[in-house]
Amino acid sequence: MAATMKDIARRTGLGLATISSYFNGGNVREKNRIKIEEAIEELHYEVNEVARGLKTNATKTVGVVIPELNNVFCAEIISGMEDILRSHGYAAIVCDCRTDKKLEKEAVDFLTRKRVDGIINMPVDMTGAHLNEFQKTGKPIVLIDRMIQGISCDCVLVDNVNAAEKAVGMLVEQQHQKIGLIGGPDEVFTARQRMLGYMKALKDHGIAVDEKLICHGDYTIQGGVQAVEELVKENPDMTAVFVTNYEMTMGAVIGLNEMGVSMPEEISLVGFDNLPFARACRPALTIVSQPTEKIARETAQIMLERLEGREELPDHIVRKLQTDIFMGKSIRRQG
Amino acid sequence: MAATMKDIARRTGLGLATISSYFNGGNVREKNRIKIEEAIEELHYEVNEVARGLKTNATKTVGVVIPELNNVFCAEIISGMEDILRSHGYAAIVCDCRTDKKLEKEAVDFLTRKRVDGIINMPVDMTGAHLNEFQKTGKPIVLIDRMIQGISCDCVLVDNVNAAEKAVGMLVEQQHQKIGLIGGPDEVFTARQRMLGYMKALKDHGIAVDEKLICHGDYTIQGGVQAVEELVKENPDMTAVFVTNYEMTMGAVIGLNEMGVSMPEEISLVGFDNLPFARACRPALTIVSQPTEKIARETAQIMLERLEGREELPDHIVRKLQTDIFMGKSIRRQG
DNA sequence: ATGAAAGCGCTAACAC
DNA sequence: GTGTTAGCGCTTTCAT
Repeated sequence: MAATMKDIARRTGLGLATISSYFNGGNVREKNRIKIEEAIEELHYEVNEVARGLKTNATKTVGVVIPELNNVFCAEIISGMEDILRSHGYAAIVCDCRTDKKLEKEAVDFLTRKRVDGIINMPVDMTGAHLNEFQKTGKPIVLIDRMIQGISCDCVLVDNVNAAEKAVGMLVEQQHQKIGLIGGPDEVFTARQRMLGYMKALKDHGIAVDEKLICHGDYTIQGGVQAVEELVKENPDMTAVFVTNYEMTMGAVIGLNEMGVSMPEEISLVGFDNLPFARACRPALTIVSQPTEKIARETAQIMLERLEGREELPDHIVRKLQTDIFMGKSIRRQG
Repeated sequence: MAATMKDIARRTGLGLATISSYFNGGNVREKNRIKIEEAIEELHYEVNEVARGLKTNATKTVGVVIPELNNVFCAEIISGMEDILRSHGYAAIVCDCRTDKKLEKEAVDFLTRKRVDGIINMPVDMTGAHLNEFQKTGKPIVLIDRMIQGISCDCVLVDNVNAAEKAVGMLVEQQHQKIGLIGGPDEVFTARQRMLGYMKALKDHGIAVDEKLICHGDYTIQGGVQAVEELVKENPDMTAVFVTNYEMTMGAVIGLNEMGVSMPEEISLVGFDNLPFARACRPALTIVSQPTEKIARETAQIMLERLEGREELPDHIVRKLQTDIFMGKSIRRQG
């Protein structure tokens, strides 16, 4: 068995309180400090965070619930957050819910039992029932990327309407008129926002929205492959496509490749996320680039402030970040 | 505050032991079972795993220490493992140590304090000092992908020598002689194995190993870009390259793209990992494909067996998995 | 089948 | 500054 504070007390002849005080930054006489440190060394003592957590009612652990770890956007954000959280002494329990509403609820309940101090969640859809019970504990929730109806809590978003608007705007400027959209699932917040931006850009330039040019993918690679094949087949006059997440962008590129449709000669393309991938494509892809690092940082910081911070925080913080465009060579000037 | 078992005891008029027994699959009189379940419902009771963990000396939590979450190979494996572990009631605390030996040690100590029941680790290098203290607890360690000197524990590996041999063999069969290698850091186990396979393939075909054709990258995208630029510049007679991980493969493709070197006309390429990326490239890449899903499954299963299983397990289990080759069009027949 | 009580390792009053 | 002690929420003997 591992050594306990009792062992240290016995070995040093000191009381438990002194040892505890040593670990919690209290004042301990120089002499005793040395004795304690010797004992720690010899016994290989490590604080038992479980016991501490039971007593203090704080586990120094936050739960992270995401739709798909195996998704570069998510992975980058988690990687960034975990770094910051751990450097503040917090562990991150990651739960990948496979874009499954039921698994998402189970994950939150699981984390509730584990008594995490807070939950960071990129929700599967726009409903928030899975968080209701946890919210009753009064512990903080920070949402990433997607707002939720009926849950009021902190939230770090990306300005997706604007992102899509800029992307489609660029295509229009190059004289494209028949622009396909490979959108995401209708129940996903970001998907709706990006679609909104697409429509707005068209309308602002006096181009009619054509339902036949809109395809709802499922944010997966295979979904992107299918979507682009469908769009190309159904719309011989289509000259450009806007793809609204990374996995589908990759899928669209695969689809064009395998159909032998040349880019940008036959189809121009604007994709989403993952700069290295865009650079690796031939020709390099023009893409919307999301500030994953910043999202990670903001999210972790808000969580830490709720956990450790002064109370003078607003009821719920909403942060909205802007995207960038990386200019590749996947857009051809039309006409 | 959340409800406790005491609250349920009070509400049902039963003793603590009965409630506990209910939760642990003991026999409880039908009548009482119903009363308990009603109370749970009304009080929104959820077991406090922290308290349980303190008592049972088992947190139902495993630590996962990896060099880089932001690396598709790692992300896929974690995603698969986490799924299995959670379905068995285990949480996964993920620690990304940024390929930093010091951070890796800190992560393990951190997890020790958190009293995780076991650690899964993809080690940064071939030394294992960071695990020594944890191993003294007698709790299980499962290593992924990389063996370690001086630590004897379970281990799930990929046959990297064979993988590299097959890859280079294919190039030789297409009459390539001047084959560059973009290898990994010398202190990384897999990197050495893949280099070994490269050399073995050359030797077996009577081709001399040329130091100038070997480049040690750092397993990052940018490293791949630099490596390929260097190789191409230094070796005008080089006709093919073998790249030994996904990030560098992407980097090599970017490098060739940006230098305007055509593939496979000027340079043939065999890459590593990530089938979708290989398909998205133009032309599609021929790559070595690792069985990430299987690695995840094997690792999680070994860990679970150590945690829950019968004692009749061998001292340390070593599993070695084979790779596949995905045939793209990035190899040109030479001569 | 159920209840009473001890104790897991720690923190935080409180007393000195 | 340091020691004593109660108790966080649970499991687990040991009686009954």
